[in-house]
Amino acid sequence: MGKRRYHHGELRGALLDAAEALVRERGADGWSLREASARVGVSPSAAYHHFSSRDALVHALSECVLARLGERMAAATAAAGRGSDPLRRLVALGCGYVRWAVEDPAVARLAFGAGATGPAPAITPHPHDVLDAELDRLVEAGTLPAPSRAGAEFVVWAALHGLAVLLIDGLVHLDGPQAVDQEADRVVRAVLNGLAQEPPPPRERPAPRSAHTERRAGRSAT
Amino acid sequence: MGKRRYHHGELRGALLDAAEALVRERGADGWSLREASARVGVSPSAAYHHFSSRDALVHALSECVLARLGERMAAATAAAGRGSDPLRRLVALGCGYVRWAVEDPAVARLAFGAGATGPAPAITPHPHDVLDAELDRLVEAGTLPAPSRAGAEFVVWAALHGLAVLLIDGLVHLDGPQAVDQEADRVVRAVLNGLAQEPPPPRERPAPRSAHTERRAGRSAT
DNA sequence: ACATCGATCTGAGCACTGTTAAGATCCGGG
DNA sequence: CCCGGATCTTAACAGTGCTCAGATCGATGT
Repeated sequence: MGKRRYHHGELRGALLDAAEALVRERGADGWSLREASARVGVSPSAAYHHFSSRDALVHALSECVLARLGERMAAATAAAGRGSDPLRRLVALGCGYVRWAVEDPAVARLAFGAGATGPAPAITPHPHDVLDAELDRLVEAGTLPAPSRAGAEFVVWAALHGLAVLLIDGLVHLDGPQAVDQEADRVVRAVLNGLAQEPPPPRERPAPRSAHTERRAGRSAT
Repeated sequence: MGKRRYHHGELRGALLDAAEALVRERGADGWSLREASARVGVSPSAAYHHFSSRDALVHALSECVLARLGERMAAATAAAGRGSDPLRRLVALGCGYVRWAVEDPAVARLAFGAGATGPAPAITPHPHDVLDAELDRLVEAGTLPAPSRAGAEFVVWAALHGLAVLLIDGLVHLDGPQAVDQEADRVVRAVLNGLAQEPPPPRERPAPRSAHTERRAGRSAT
């Protein structure tokens, strides 16, 4: 306990850590700003010099945590081998996504749920980008026909995200990480096979826009 | 205002209605039990004679609302025509699912998020069952090979749920209901095509279990 | 060396929340 | 007619997010 100084010095980060620990212990909503402050050893109102509201804390935490998800996805694809079958790489990415969520359900729930409000934050590497790059490899390798590439990210993302959310919300149950991997594998392969055999779109699709890519738009034509 | 009696008589239902209205107005979490009670014209503690906690209210509301989702899915498939192409029916079901969510995002978020804790409630018709029945039709019609039928519900469900959640959480944006329909259409067709061209599983898959079907298990072998 | 300034943190306090306990009120059955 | 039990009320408790006036401190300029 020795050196408790008046000025904490690292309060912002310490609050984020404490909040994350509390989320892990008691669920995405089972904690209070006061509790996090107390755990850091600081008065409740001190937090308001670093976050404008509890919600701001939650959003900041969400950013950190989503960045880790992006790293995890990138690491999973990298571990699958650089030159190997790009489909295998995508499967690895999918397993990484879903397992990340299942291993820390409360944190994942907070991270996913906080995306709703406010401007899309700058997260690096952004999960969306990692997925995007991997899909580009797939069309490059000829596994995914170019006409089906547009918006394919959203189809794959939806399937993965759905599986993750169903699992962390307890709507579907799977025993053990390898069962999770197996299900993620099946989902990714099914979606990708289906996209590959899609008839070419009759006319231009109305493109979905992700909150992330929207942030850096501006010069692209409407 | 006339007949304000001491005993409300219909308080449980009235509270559910008030809560749903509040959710619609102010978001899934932007309301309090006290507020719902006040809106009904009743003291805060009166609610505790009908719901053991605020959480119980939320779960009960979630049940009502999920039952409406089930009805909507059933209605959508029915509207697609009884004898028509079962794939078209499934697409209609998927559009129903996703559009139900986007049309009332806050209510949908509450309904989906409340599934986590407690025993799976008895909902009729349960969305899971409606989807299940439709997939059976697909294998019956030969569109989906029988070996791929096992667990296919979870793959389709994941894709639909993921799209719905991405939309209601604002992570993906689509303009207008027909863009939503089109995306749901694409997702359903992709997943189903992919499942249809799946190689037969080398050995038995570890079956996922939904919280709903689990409720009525018991006599099936472990 | 020293005053001072701005950033950082404290303490008290407000309006509000979920929840409980003890009492008022009313409906239906003896 | 009266009374039991269901239904609702009032009062209160601890805990919440948040604000604001002041205390404390590290760094800066002279």
